[in-house]
Amino acid sequence: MAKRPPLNRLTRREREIMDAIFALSNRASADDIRRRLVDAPSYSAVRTMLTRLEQKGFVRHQTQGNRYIYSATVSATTVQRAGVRRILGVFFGGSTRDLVTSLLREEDWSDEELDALQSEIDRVRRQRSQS
Amino acid sequence: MAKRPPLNRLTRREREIMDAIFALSNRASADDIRRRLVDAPSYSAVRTMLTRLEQKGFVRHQTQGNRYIYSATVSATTVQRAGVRRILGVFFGGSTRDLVTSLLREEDWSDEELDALQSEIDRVRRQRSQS
DNA sequence: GGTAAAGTGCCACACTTGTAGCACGACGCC
DNA sequence: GGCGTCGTGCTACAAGTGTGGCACTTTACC
Repeated sequence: MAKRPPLNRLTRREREIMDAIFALSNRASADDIRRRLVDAPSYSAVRTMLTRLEQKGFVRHQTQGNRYIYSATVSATTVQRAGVRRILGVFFGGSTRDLVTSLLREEDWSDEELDALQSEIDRVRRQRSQS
Repeated sequence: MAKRPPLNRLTRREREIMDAIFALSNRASADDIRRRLVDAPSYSAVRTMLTRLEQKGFVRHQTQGNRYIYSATVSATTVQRAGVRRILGVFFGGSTRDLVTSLLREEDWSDEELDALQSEIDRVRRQRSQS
């Protein structure tokens, strides 16, 4: 497989476009993407970016009818993890626990959500004691 | 207050530098920062970036002895929130709960951490029932 | 007082980005 | 068949980025 530059090498716009693609379930036409961009540039501009992203290997396309449907070559999970990890490293000294705690404090949680979380914790506990 | 371009307008390097400053407790000399950068550029390059960041209003400096100590003008919390929010929006459809759940599943949690989390949940619950 | 080290200011420059414009092919339809 | 519309390919270009180099200050030390 061809060597691809690391994810964080992406430009602002490029990143925005990748984000859009992911948010669009990894299947998006140039126009879908354009519509999702804040301060959207011309259609033409978006296509250029997409071509560049494709050259760099971050995106591939397949034709559907007469148009291109783009999707990312990196899995959303990979990028997502990288993102979380960055925030974790920079702002929480790498401590997942601190991140979660901060999320608990700063966001509004409904009782149901708290319950769900609770049972998720239990689930993790159980699952571990088995292995 | 002068209008400042939004955070996501930062360049890769600029972002890396901001990250470094934050990770250095918001007090860093050019050389501190340089040392923290992966694939570190020349000292000179770092200074140029810092000057630009200062012009854009993202950092300020104060002299200490004969050198500049830089710090961010945006609070770490603000940037951190923006980051979390982005990941949240792109990958978790905005659901904090899904993010936390995924963190619970994918990371390794010690029993102590789980306990701590549990009591944090309880704390949130109590605090809410009071207000 | 000389000189080395550390730090800054300023400038130049190539490469990358962000954007637009124009020409061309395919499809639908009156 | 002629004509709009949608979508693509290609090209151009200004602005922004990332980087290095050189000259000048200040401080420390012999």
